[in-house]
Amino acid sequence: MSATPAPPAPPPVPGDYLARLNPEQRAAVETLEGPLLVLAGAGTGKTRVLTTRFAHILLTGRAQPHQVLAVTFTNKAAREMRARVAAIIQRPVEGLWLGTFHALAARMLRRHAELVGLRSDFTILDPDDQSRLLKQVMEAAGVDLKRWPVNNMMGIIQRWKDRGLPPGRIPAAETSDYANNRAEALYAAYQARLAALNAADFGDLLLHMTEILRGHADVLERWQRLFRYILVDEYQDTNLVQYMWLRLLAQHADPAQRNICCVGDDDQSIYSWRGAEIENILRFEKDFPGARIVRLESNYRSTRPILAAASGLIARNEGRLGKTLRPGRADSQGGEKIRIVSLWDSEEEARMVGARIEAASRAGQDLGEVAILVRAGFQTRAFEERLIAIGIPYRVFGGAKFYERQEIRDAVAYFRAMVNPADDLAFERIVNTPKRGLGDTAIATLHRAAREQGVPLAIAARGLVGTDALRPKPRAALRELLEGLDRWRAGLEHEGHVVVAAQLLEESGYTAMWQQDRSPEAAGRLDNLKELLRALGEFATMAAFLEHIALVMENDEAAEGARVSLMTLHAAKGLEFDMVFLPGWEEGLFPSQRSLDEGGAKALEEERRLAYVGITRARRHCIISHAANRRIYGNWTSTIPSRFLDELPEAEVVREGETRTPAMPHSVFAAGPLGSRPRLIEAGAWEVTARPARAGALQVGQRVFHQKFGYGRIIAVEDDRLDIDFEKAGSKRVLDRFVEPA
DNA sequence: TGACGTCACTTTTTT
DNA sequence: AGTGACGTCA
Repeated sequence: MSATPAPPAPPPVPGDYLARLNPEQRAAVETLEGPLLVLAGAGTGKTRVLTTRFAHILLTGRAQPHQVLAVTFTNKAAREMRARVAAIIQRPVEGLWLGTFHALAARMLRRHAELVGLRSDFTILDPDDQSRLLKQVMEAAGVDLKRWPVNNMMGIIQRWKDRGLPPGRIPAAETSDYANNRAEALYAAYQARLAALNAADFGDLLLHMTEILRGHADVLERWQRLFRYILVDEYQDTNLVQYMWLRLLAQHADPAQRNICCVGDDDQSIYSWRGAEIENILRFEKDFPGARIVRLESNYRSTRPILAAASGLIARNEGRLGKTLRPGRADSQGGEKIRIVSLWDSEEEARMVGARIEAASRAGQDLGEVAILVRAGFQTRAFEERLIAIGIPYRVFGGAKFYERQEIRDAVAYFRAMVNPADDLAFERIVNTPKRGLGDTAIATLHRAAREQGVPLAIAARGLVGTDALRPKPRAALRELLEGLDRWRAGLEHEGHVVVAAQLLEESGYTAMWQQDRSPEAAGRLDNLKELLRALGEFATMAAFLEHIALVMENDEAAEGARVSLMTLHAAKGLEFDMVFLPGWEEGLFPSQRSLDEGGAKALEEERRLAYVGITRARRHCIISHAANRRIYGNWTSTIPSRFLDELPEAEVVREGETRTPAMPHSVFAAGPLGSRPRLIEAGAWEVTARPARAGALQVGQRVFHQKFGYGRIIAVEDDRLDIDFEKAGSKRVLDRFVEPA
């Protein structure tokens, strides 16, 4: 992975860390009193300023480590800041209030949980749990889930939470258009269920904490006094509730103590669809009277043409705070122009990108410094196939996360059910996993008993096994599970949590379930379970692990070897690469039609910021492309080049390939059935020979190669479909045209 | 309980 | 086109 490289360890001389800053960075670090907004353009040393400022506060003795609140959006950013602060002050830093908004809010909330009807050991639900719970609530309310899908309601609730709105304070105009005016009631019911389960969802962490700070002056004052300095990263991405939380904490009674420093870039605000409000950063001076603003405009990352092109593009946006990126690198004056390449279709585009990467690689380019950044996830596929075909190693970022995998979620549910007998969602997940003969009838009986007695499922189950409400077999199975949970819970008292966890997975039959499973994924799942136990060992207690797991859903993929990075533009924010490909610059795709439909002019500006983020990821080479034809939902559609292409300053770009726009006469296209792929008569610049026709039919037993799954042997042939046992990927059914004889 | 057919969906997703 | 969610059947 190609994150900003960590700087070399700083020399131990106090004060020397300041000497390594440019004047604007230094101003951002040394302006310690009062509110400060640091407008940090892409590649201007934002992280360095943030970490140096933190270290400076500590080294000058203005505050103890625990008196600084430092907030980030991602765990990665928090980790990095922690490491770099430690490196500057030359000792490990303990007791810091440094973390993500959610982690910090959770930590605070555990101290005041009772004020919002929770216990301090409340569970944090992940999105899957949230949506299962809301579904139950909506079903209980008799909502027609076909007309009013759970996920829509989930989105509505989340947006309310993002804006700091608890049930009861929803503006009337917003409640009428959903589920016959029941949206707010469903929200209230969902919150009640959460409270009953002693649980909070992600949004609650900040919502509850903000409510507490608003309603309890004594609590608020304690926190305000504790935090002498507040540091906020990526301020342009804060939503309303995060803003309220920060503002409450920063409104110290003594105006001279309102030391909040927010770092961000309004030009890189790309998360409005998640509730981020760019207005937060635009309004900073009004919100915090007497605020000072420091602009970081010296860019140390990219060449001059890249900066000029990005600047020219973003200048089209209105309502910017405004800043200009200046080349700050000694060698940045030269540099090649941005390339705009026009292609015939998405496959040719993939070939073009593949061919250039191949050539660059042969010329010595480190593939770990090459990235393909797309607007939408589905675009990665064409590139994957091409890179496989030509043998270029790559990684796709942002796939299924480790902690989202089924086996991991099951195991974690077991842990939760063990630790917290009131965790109905966890209990429900594992009660019949592996199958123990507890079918719908048994589960329904269980639910009924729990509801009648007003107790959690696990408690109700305890009572049920003493009666004949269940048939003998399910009753015995349930009893065994309950005894197991009790036994494992007791085990935690005197044995290591890793040992107990391993026991649990064995004795519950969960491991056995996958051992007996003959699907190709089973082996990988067993490996993942082992990995989970290893990860568990890194935490002192099971409770600490569970806290981590809810808030830190990250990819466990380690960066190994030099690979091309394939990811969305969103995922690329904060990263940088020598060579960046930006494919798919076509109207409808980028800017995304859906964005425009839903968000109008504001959405277009956000798409433009996304383009700006994309270009500014590149240090030296930036290759933008568009295809005249693209397959969308199965049919081929002709496209129009993105308006952003025309917005790039002409002096900074070089165009390659025929400019194929809809103005091109249709006579050069071969006619085909409607929706079939148009064929180009004149071969395009990057047209390469098609795969040679296969000689003879594929036969059972034959060894073949598949672009995605590698080598395997054919088990069965059925028309054009083949069942193949792949050496790496297990057995799969694939179309014959994707394989070739090995 | 699992296998199969039908249907709708398809942008981005830091926690 | 490809996928995943849901309902129905044996």
